[in-house]
Amino acid sequence: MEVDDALRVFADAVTGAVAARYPSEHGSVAFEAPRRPEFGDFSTNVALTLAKTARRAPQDLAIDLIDEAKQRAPELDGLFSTIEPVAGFINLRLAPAVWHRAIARILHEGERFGSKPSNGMRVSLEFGSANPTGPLVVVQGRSMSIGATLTNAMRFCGYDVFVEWIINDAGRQLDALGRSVYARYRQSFEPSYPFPEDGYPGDYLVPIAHRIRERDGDRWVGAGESEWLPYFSKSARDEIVADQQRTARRFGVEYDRWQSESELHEAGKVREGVDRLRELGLTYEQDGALFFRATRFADDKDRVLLRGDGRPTYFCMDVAYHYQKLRDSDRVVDILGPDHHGYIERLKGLSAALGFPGRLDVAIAQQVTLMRGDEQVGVSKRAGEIVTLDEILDEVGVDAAHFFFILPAVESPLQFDLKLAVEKENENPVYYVQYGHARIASVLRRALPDDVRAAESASLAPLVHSAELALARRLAEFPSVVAGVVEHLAPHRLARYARDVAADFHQFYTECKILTGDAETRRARIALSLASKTVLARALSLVGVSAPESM
RNA sequence: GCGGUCGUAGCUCAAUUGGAUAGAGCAACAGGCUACGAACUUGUAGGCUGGGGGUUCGAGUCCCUCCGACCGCGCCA
Repeated sequence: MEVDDALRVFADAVTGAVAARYPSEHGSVAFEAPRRPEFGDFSTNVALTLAKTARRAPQDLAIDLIDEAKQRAPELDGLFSTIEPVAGFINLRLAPAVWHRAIARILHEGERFGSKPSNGMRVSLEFGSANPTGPLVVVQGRSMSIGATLTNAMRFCGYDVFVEWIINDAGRQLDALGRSVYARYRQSFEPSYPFPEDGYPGDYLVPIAHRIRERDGDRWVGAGESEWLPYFSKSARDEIVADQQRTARRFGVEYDRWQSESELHEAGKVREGVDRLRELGLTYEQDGALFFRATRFADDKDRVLLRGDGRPTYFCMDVAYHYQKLRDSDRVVDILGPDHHGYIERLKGLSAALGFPGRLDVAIAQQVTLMRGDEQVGVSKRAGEIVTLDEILDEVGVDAAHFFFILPAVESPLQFDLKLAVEKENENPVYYVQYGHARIASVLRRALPDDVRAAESASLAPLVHSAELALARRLAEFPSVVAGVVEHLAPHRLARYARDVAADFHQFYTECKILTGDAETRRARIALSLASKTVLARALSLVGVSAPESM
């Protein structure tokens, strides 16, 4: 009997008991895993929620419900080692055999454990997106870790996920970029050539300018701005985007599409969005501009779509882009940077306006403060002190970066200590988890091959130690953890879960000798170790961290 | 000024979406290897969950109100 089945037997019995005694109530039985182990594996608060309308003390009600449920389903005694009423809660502890069954299932399903077949739901996910005016920085790193983990978790759960990066290459910032590169180009001939005030001062533009000089020599020196600007803008944009793509790939994050904003304009997509809002009667003209009635959807002011001269605004582009995504998907998720708080309601309002209320979720990847020990680094963008994501990856590696980015909840600000992330000796959480995996691998290498083979189908009855059962329970929890990650857009739970699995294994390892003399016990413990390795490796892979065989 | 996110142990963060005595890691202190990896583990100490009020069987979580941090508030992108 599986864990879920055992719980369902209990839930059905209680539901039946409630229906018999209080016909007007429907008594939904929800389970949760109590924080304190002495409260059992699962508990339910039916008696508490029912107490008021039933006019009974919760504790008395709980006692009655248990009695009645046991009469209705006598098999409960075999499935649960304890069912007890405590302070109105009903606390349940599953019989070891049920946990053994869960381990057997993990061994049988292997890497598929916890995954679900395709559910036909399409999800559009956008994250990481940056202006094509410079190298990726730490915030995009966090956004990419979050997005990639959500993508992995959703695909694991059977969703058809389409991942997009939007390149903000329309508008005047690209002109500023072109002028900046041109200035660098001219400075290679005459160092005193002035740099534009609104330019991008970073050194990273210098090599781009030099490559143009190598290609074209001085042919742009005497040219007018209208001649060189498009060329310099596009050259820089292309090189920077290629660079961003290289960084993303290095970070292990794959995109299905890099969507250029200017291409959306050229393809006429922007018009489609505006036309749709017009059809819906949600626009009006004023001062020659076209407005969207955003105030009808909880925004604090109406928003301009088309300027007086007919040029679309940035928001207009978002209308078009989201209209397309909302039509094509069952769920749309945007992960935006910390400077977009004010955008959440506007986009959700837009989603509702277009006829898809509730289909769009917007998550804000909160701010990252880079630290090196007690010292804050990379604070001043103006002084050219930016720390790029590539530099971070150079310093701490891909695994540590992913793990640190993913560890706090999405909406929680993060202090990222670069020094801590490379510590190999003590307090680094990345190594703690990876060490757990390496340790399992090491034990399995030392085990006799015959034992490992036999473990796959061995009897698990010898697993009765509390550390063994706690580990088994943790492993069995994996599918619901992944499901929760997807439902609540909470990728950090996966990283924390991996840490918990490692901790439970370490404790099991400390308290139970795996390669022990008794063959039955030895094989059962090897089986538990194999299951642990499978689940830990899978959890790590979903957050983009490697699971080393040795360290 | 308006709006958003946040405020939890000395530090970094959790808390299964309203559940039980608010939990981990690090730092501090005291233990554990003649056993499969001590990059591990056991224990102690550490809290008025920013302050105050409210809702109810029950609040870190929901409502109101102050305080504080960050971020938005353009016919920029």
